Amino acid sequence: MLSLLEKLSAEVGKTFSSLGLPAELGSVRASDRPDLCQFQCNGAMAAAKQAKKNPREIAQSVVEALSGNEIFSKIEIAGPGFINLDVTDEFLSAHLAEGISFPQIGNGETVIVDYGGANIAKSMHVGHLRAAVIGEAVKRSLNAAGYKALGDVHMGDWGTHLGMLIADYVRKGEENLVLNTDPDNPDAVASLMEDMAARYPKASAACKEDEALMKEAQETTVKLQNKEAPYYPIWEKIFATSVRGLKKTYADLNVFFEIWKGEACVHDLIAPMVEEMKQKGFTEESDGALIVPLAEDSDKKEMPPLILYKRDGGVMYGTTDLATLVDRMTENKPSKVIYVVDQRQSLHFEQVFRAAYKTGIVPDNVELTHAGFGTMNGTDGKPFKTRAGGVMKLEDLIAMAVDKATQRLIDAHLAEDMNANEKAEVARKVAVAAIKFADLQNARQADYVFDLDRLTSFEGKTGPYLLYQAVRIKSLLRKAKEQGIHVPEESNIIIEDESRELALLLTELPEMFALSIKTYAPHHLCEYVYRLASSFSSFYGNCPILPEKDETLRQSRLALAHMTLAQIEQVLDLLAIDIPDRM
RNA sequence: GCGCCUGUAGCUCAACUGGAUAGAGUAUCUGACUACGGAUCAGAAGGUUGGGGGUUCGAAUCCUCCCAGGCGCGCCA
Repeated sequence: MLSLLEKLSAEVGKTFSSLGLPAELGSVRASDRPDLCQFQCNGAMAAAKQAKKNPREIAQSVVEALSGNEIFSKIEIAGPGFINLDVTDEFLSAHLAEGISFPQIGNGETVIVDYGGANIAKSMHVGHLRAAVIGEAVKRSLNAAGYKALGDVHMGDWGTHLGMLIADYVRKGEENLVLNTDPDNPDAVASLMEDMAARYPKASAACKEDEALMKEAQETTVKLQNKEAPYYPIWEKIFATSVRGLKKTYADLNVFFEIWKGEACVHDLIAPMVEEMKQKGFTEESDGALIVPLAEDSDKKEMPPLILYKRDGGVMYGTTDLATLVDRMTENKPSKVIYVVDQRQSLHFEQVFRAAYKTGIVPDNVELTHAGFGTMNGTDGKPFKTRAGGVMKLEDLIAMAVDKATQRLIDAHLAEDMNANEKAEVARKVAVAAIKFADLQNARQADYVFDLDRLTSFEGKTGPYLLYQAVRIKSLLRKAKEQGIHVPEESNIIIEDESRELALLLTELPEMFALSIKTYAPHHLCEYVYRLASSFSSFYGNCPILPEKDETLRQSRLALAHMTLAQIEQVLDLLAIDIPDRM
């Protein structure tokens, strides 16, 4: 099914071809000047540049050839050679009646989206928010586009930080705190998570001050990695418990992973992988470490090698990342792997990708992408810290927003007939929508300022605004049903002056979706769904729906409302934002 | 030192990858008909896109030089 812009581009493209010009130049886009026209084609100017002709002359011949085409109600030339177009209301209406759907870009290929990075035994903080919400949206979008996308949490579960923590338990004789925890008991999980979250920073600080403790932690790490008792059994319990804890926090944000693997589970793949790389001659010894040189003559900048084994025989996270790719290529056979990870890791991923291609771990036709995101800064422009100097826990942030949403429900007398469960659920949905939308609407690559007030704001361009518009349409449709008014799913929508803008906007979904897929940038979806909700709200404000006496018009307006709701629901589902029935 | 990123309205952010008069939200000011939910709607004001030079019909966007900030550069992850 073609989108509206594809249909128009095909039409104008044909005309370009008939004049001996490249059809691609007939590409039509939504107008930048809605006051002048609905759509524009800029190809005449590009054609003029190529052919060294006058752009207005080319535009003139295109316009002449196009005139008489009955889908356009206006065709004119403006400025240096813009071709401005309006479509007829009949054409727009017929197009809407076909239904609007997501373009199918994929063909069932497996794609892995790596967007977790949470560490076990540590509580999640606001720094994990961006990866989680962007990654989930990217994954859901890829699925909607026809790929089989799998989210991988890729936990940090095998490093020195666990050595420090486990050594601390053992030294204090408190390992039973861990060993006696039942991972199936949520209270026990919460209590151990809390203990570890408090214990780790102290243990880590102690190691930094005391060399003997650090040495002990490093030895513990080695013993752990050799799966020795009691270290490994303690680790297993920490792992099982942490997974429950992390799943809960991620679930609070509507984030779900298909693959719950970490660094530990590829540990056994490392030795054979390195052995093979050695035999194929990809490795070198350097200062006692085993490395893969990655520099190439064409490099403009310095490209450090990837270290497989450190001088002391330990592995680095580059090694683990390569082993993870080995695992993925054998287990999942993806056609793409997308890493939604902090932009600061870009050099690291460049190294890993080079090493993976060079050594043949990943064949050239598999695409490896680092979809990096910007750093989260405080309002002072520096990397975000709370007043206490630490980083705010994700759970605390959510709790604050939920409190505020609950208060709002009470203040506005909206919750009076809700039971406690419903009230809590609505408040949670509002809070999560606020946090996620505030984060997601920022361009992926740019740094952004962590502003608590903005993340928990419910008015203006926010998640709750979108929920509100959706809820209001739901309420409208409920009322219609109560009054015995039939709501047609796909009826003829009559284009009116008050609804034309909304109708045109509804046709843009495929392009906005494709753009957000192509660039792994969900903020385009945010922008679109906000414009849509806002346009509906404006329509709703100056055009009565249920009170309308003319039945045909009422049906048409209801159908438009229904279609708008459907799109808001679809897009918010991609962004993993839930809509309540009431709020 | 080398490399990457950022600089847009008081504040927080967009701008469909080179298009026309750079758009939103917020804060400020003004207004909204007992019509369907005021977490709303309509309007006003707010800009030399950090600065200079260049490329061209056309630049926030591309090139170049400055200025300011952030980040990364072999044994942490």
